[in-house]
Amino acid sequence: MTITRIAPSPTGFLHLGTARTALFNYLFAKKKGGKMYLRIEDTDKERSKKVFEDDIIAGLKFLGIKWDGVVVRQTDRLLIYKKYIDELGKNGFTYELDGAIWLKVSAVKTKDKIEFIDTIRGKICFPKAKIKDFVIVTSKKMPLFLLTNVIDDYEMKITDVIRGEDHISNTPRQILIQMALKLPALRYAHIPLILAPDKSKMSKRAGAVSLLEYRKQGFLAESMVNMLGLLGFHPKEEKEILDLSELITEFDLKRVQRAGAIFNQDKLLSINAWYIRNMGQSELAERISSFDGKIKVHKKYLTILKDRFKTLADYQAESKFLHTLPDYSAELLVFKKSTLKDSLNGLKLIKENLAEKDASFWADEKNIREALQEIVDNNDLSNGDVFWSSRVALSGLANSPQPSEIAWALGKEESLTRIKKAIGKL
RNA sequence: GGCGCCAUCGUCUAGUGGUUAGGACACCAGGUUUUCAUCCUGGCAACAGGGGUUCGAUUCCCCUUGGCGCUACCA
Repeated sequence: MTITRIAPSPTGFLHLGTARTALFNYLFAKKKGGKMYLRIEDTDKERSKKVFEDDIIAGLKFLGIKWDGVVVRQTDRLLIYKKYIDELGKNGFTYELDGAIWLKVSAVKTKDKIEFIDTIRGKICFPKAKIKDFVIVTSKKMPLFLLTNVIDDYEMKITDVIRGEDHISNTPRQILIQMALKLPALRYAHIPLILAPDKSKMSKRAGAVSLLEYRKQGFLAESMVNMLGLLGFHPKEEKEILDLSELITEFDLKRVQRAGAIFNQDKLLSINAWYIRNMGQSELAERISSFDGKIKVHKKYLTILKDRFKTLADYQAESKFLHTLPDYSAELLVFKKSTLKDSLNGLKLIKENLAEKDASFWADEKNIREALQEIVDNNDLSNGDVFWSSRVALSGLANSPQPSEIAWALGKEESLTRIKKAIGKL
């Protein structure tokens, strides 16, 4: 059975690179009907923090990436490592220096070159002579990544190691450890790094790099999964919108890119906007409320506004004019091709016409739109005289949804109040 | 410096020993006869450079250049 793992160190918030590595491990394992484990590599006690571990777990849950079994923590497994460290020492592969235990590279019998097959990149080989002895246990008796990672991958029966390309250079040293311990070789796949716009490693850059930061900004889990899934990977077809299950069926390590990829914020925004536009009304309302509990979502407002959202956070700002009519100048009420007289005339006719309508009329936006159109047709007025002026009267804005939509969302009473106010201004 | 990885529009990418080098985002123009958003149509825009191999290279090989990673008692 295929078994993969995601092995983050809790020394920082879950960032995009780690999230994508987790996603690829998950996609690969699920595609093969296998398992993926979550292993917290917390041997660096100085830098490891519980908040980071919590953030990583929350981030994976947000994305819908489900690991199998319990969360494994390396600091709970120190006894296991000790057994292997002793074995290494007994067989003459290590020596002590300054209180630390070093692996003696020359003691491991190998060819001149250490090589392995990378599923994405093909054969990679390193001259053994260039590999220096390295520390596997610190002077504080804490085993280090190079060692614990290898032991756990063996103990947990990992079959495929899918990790960032920054680990390519670590691989020969890990293979040396495997050989010294007589452990079987693993399959590796090193995926390209996610880069900041200046091509530097993204993690240390300013701005939003933490995955949960994106959630905080109003991005949907499906957008993040979609975006991350298509960064460094592309399905056979030219399809760009894919959910988690589609990604699983499409996923193929052989189709993973080799070059680093810059994370494109604009594309994320556009994907997020797509998911919002194509989401059911009540679903979206729920998402917005759970995004920010303080926001009270009006379904009608959502109906007329959702096409303009890029993130969940946009509801707040976009719906503002519906809650409170903004201040606006009388000039704004007059369309550039219209006149004050015609605009005023239009507004008066609208007021009279709509004031007589009953609740069933107001229940359907189409009725309002048709009523406005009739006013244009029957009174020698232009669209601008009626639609523009009423739109401004209802929204107080230079840009907004159509007047019929706003009126429908606002309801009879508020709409008429706003129209009257506009008439008063002219 | 040493070792390693990488190189198609601005960005994410598809693709092939012979293609008008395709798509998406962004951008620009037009349309949907009120604005904005949505939607539709069109446009701009790429095979890093130099050698080979070949009838023919963006594609295969080498070199150069450039970018990135590792070179920690971090992971």
